[in-house]
Amino acid sequence: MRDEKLSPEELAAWRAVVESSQRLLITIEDDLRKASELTLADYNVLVQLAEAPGRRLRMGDLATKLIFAPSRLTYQIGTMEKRGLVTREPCPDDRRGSEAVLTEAGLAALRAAAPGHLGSVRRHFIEDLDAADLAALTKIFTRIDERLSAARTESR
Amino acid sequence: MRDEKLSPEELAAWRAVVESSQRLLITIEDDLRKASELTLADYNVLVQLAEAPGRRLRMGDLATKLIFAPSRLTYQIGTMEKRGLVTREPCPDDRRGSEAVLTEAGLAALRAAAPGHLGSVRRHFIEDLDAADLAALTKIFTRIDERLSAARTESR
DNA sequence: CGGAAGTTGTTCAGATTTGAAAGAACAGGT
DNA sequence: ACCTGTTCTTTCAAATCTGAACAACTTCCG
Repeated sequence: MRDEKLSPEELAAWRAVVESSQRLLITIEDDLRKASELTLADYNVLVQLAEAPGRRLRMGDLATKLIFAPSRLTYQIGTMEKRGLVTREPCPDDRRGSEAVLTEAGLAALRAAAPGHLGSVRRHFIEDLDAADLAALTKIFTRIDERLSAARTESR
Repeated sequence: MRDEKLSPEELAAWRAVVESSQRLLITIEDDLRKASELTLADYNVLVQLAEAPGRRLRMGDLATKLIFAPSRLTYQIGTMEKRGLVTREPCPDDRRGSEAVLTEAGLAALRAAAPGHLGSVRRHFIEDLDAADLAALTKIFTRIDERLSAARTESR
C-alpha cells in the first residue's frame, strides 16, 4: 500500500499470468468454435446447468457462477434459447425469478463438444504441467480467489 | 489427444486458473477505473507506448503486444485519440502503416494512474504470493505462452 | 396488516468487439 | 515496368456487453 511499485520479478509474474492466460483462453475458444458451434460462454453455461441438481439454475446463481453481469446473462440465455439449448421457466417459489433449464439438445451439444474441448485444454494447458505445477496453481489461485471474495464482501 | 478427459486435479487447476484470473482482472480494472478515467486496455496501451523507443509503435506491433484484433485496436486508438492520450501519425518508411504516438497528456495520465494500479496489483495478487510462487507462476505461464505461439506458428 | 426497503430479472440505449471485405502499398520475380 | 501474392490498416455491419432505470415481487419491521 505504501510501496506502490513492483519488483522486476513481481512484474514479470503479473504480466506472464495475464498475457498467457489471455492467449490460452483465446486459443481454447478458437478450438471450441471450430469444432462445435459453441462459444466458451455457451459451453460454460451448459456445464453449469448440467452439473446443477435438476439441470436448472436461477438466473442469479448462474450469473454468479459464470461471473456475468445480470443483463449479460439475460442476453446469453436469450441466444441459447433461440438455438434450443436451454429453456426459461418461471421459478416456482419466487415469482420474480426465472430459471434456466438445460434441454436434451443442450445436453447433447455439451456431450458432443466436451471431449474436443477437454482435449484442447489438455493440449494447451495440462500437458505443460507436472503434478507439482498443478497443485501449485490450484493452491495459488484458490487463495487469490478467497481473498478477492473476502475483499468484495468487506467493501459493501 | 486420445484420453479426452481431465482428472479431478487437472480440472480443478484449470477452473481455478480461469475463474480467478478472470475475477482478478475484473477487480483490478474496477480499481483502475474508480481511480483514473482509464480502462485496463487504455492503461496497457499507454504502458506499451511508454516503453517503446520514441514512445511510438506501429499499429500492428501494438496489436500483437496487446493481443488485440486489428480492428479492435483501430477503435481503441480512436477513442484514446479523442481524449488526447495518443496521436496517430503516418509511418515514414511504409505508407500503408500508421503509428500510435504517446502524447504528453498520455504520459501524464499513465504516471498519474500507475501507482494506484500497481498498488492494486500488489494488494490483490502479489501479496498472496511468496518468492517461490512468483517464480513458479512465471515459469509455468512463460512455458505455456511459448508452446502456444509455437503451435500458432505451425498451424499456418 | 401496511409500507419502506431490498431483490430479481429484464429492458433499453449506448459502447465495445468481432469478422469479413476492401483499399492502399510493398516485395519478388519476369 | 508489370504482374502476383502479401501485408497493413481501416471500414462496415452485426454481435455482444455494460450500466442505469424499471417493474414485479419479497421481506422485514413496526
